[in-house]
Amino acid sequence: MQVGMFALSNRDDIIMSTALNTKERIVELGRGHMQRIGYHSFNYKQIALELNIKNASIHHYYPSKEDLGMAVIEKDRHDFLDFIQRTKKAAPMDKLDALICAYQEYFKGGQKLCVISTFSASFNELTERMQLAVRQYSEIVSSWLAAVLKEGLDSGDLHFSISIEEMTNHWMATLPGALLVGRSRGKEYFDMALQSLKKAIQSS
Amino acid sequence: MQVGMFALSNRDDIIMSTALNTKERIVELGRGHMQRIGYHSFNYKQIALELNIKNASIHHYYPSKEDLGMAVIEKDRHDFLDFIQRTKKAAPMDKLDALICAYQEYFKGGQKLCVISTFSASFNELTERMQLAVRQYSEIVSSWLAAVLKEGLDSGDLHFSISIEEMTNHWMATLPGALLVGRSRGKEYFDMALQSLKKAIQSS
DNA sequence: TATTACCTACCTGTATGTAGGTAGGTTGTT
DNA sequence: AACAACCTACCTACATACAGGTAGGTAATA
Repeated sequence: MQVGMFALSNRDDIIMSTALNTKERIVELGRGHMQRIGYHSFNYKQIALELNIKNASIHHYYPSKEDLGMAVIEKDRHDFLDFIQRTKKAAPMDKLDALICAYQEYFKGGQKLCVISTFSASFNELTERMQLAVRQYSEIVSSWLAAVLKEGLDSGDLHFSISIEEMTNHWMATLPGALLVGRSRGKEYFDMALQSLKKAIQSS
Repeated sequence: MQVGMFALSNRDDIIMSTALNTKERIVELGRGHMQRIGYHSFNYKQIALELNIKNASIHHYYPSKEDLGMAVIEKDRHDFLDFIQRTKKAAPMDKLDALICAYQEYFKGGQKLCVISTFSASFNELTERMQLAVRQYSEIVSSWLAAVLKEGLDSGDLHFSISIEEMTNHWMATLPGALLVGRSRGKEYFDMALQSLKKAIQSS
């Protein structure tokens, strides 16, 4: 069962009751914590307590924090690729709705940031290897977004006058921006930012 | 001389050569570091080295890290209020240009985030006192933005069809979002996001 | 003389990470 | 079937480092 960004459920209690093994649980819990408090602030102790194992045991699965960070990025990228597959046959608008829905789940589940913006927030402190992984994951998301926008524009499902590249970039900036704003200004403003994204592809 | 977000210069070498006293320098340097690497990752040692004083001496001015964090928020808010005063008589579009210019300086000066998003990124780890300060500062910025947008709409300098509140929120989310995206995707995409903000108030 | 602006030296907590061990299961060999 | 060799999934205990913070002192200045 998937539990992260583009997965079927975000509830931690569901994670714990399924057949996930320890290694998988560590990534899942780690991802959640990182999204809530940031990569740097996150620490092994929290996970160790939740899984009822010792701090050192986490090193058995992920020798260094960087390894765990990389695993989180890879897992999330993998989940996103799954998301692409699952929504393959949906209409463009439904795909974008599903994306927005994922972001709403983040906010509900403890004012999380998405994984990309979580690591972007700590970008200047990441190793080159991690920065590269974030960059590559970022490109996957934007490529998909651009393709969906083009599909919708061509089919007449979506309407906007600026270029596809510009609209892609607009979404790429506003989605994480909305999560950030939601933290300080509240859900109301988070929702409004997402609504304006939908409006931008339905008129003008 | 002001050196932060809405100040006249962002260059650290200028900070050091002016008549700023140690206490002021600590906030300035602290703000820069926090914007580059985040509040939690930031530490006293970096500043102590740069100012050629000992770690403990920083506690003389700011007894706790929270005090320094608060001072950074207050300083930035103060600089923003100054910015409002300085641009009071400018045309709406020029005010917004000046705001965008400030964000471009952030990006140039080490891929900084703005202070509000810096602390929003660590929001769930801040004390209530700090969260409140961020929230209040955030409201000042959005109120100003809304007023400028209204002014421009009424005078005919700006053109957009969505509500002022929506446009304000759009800017509030996209400005920090652009900085975040710029880190992983590069300056090109950062600039594009800012350009699209300007387009949004000139047409439609 | 009081205050400011530092300093040295140290304490405490905590985070990542390592060394080495063990219980129990699996696999391969005779 | 018996046994050796090895693996998995943890454990205890410790090493290291570095962070924030404190106590108490000193030298210069107002």
